[in-house]
Amino acid sequence: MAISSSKSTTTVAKGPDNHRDNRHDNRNGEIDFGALSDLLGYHLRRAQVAMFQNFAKVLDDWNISPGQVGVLALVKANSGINQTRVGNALGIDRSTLVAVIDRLEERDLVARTPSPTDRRSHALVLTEAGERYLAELLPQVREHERQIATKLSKGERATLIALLTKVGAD
Amino acid sequence: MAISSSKSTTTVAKGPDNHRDNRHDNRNGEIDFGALSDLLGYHLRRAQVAMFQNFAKVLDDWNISPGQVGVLALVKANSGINQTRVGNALGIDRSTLVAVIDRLEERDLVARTPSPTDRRSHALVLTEAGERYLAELLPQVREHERQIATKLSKGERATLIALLTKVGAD
DNA sequence: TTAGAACAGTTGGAAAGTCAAATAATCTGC
DNA sequence: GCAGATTATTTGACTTTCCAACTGTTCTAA
Repeated sequence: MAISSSKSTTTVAKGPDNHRDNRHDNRNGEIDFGALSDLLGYHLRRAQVAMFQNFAKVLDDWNISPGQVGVLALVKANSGINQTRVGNALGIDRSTLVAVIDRLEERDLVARTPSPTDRRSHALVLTEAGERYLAELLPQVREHERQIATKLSKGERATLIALLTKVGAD
Repeated sequence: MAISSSKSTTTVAKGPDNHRDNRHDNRNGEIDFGALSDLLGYHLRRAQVAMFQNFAKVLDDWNISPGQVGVLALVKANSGINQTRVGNALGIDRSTLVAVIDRLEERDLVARTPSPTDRRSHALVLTEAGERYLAELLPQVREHERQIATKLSKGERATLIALLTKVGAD
C-alpha cells in the first residue's frame, strides 16, 4: 500500500469522545490509494476518464458522445446492419441503443429503414446529412486520438492496444 | 451502473471475435469495424466492458459496484476524507458522489460525520459494519483481478498498468 | 404444420455519470 | 473588519448504461 499520509494524529478530536481513533486529518495531505493502486480496474477507469475529458474538449462544438461516434462509424461501414449487431460490436446492451439511435434519428444522421428480410429488425443507414457529418467529424476524432497519443511512444500505443485487446477478448 | 444482484444468465454483449451469435442470421457475416479498429478509446471501452462483466460475475452476491468499492477502499485508507477529495481521487464528479454515498450510508457502511475543522464538509468514515464488509469484500475483488490477470502474463499486466497510468495522468 | 424456442426491438426502473446553479462556510486582500 | 473570491455540498435536468419483462416475428423440431 502506498505512501502513508504522515499527518495522522495531529488533529484527532480533542472532544470527550474520540473512539474513531483511526481518523486522519485529511485536508491537505497526500491521498493513500490503499487497495486501489494495484487494481487494473482502477487504472482502466482513470485512463478512460482522461480519454473522455480530452474527447469532450476537442469535440466540444460537436454535441456528440464517443458511443454515438461508434454507432455512426459502424453504420457507415456496415450499411443496413441491425441494432442488436451494433450493440454486440460496441459492447452496448441493445436496450441502451434504442435511445441512442432515437437521438441520432432525431438529428437526421441515421435512419431506421425496414429490413427487407426480417420484419423484426431495422436496417440502419446513414442519411446524407449523416454521411457529411461523419466525414467532417472523423478528422476531429483523429485529432483527439493524436493528442492522447502524445502521452505514449508509437510502440507504447501499439502495445497498449494489443494488451487491451487481450483483456477485452471474450 | 447497476450491479444489482441479478442471478439470471446475463445477456452479454459479445465481442467482435465471438462468432456464436450467427446461427440463423448469417446474411451479414463479419462486421467491418471501419474507423474504430485503430481507436484507443474503442479498445479501452471493450476492455472495461470485459472487466465489468467479470466483476459482476464474481461479486454477484455482493450488491456492489466497482465505484462503490473505490469509495470504501479510499475511505478506509484515508479516514475522515471529504467528498471532494474522494471524487478527485477516483475521477468522479462531486455531484455524482452525493448519491453514491447516500446509498452506502443507507446500508450503514459509511457515515458522514461533521468535520472538526470545516463546517462545509463531511468527514467520511467507515462504520464498524463497513469495516467488516470491506474486509470480506476485498478478497473477492482480488479474485476478480486474478481471473482477469489470467489473460495476461505477469509482465504484461505490469506493462498495461504502467501504460494506463501514463494515459490517465493529468 | 404447428407449438415452442429463439430472437429483434422496446419500455420501465435504477445506478452512475455529466454540467450548471444554488447555498453555506471559509479564506484572502485591502 | 469585511467584501469578494473560493470551496464543499447539494439539487435538478439530462445522458448513458444495465437488467427484467413484454410484444411481435422467425425458426425449428416433433
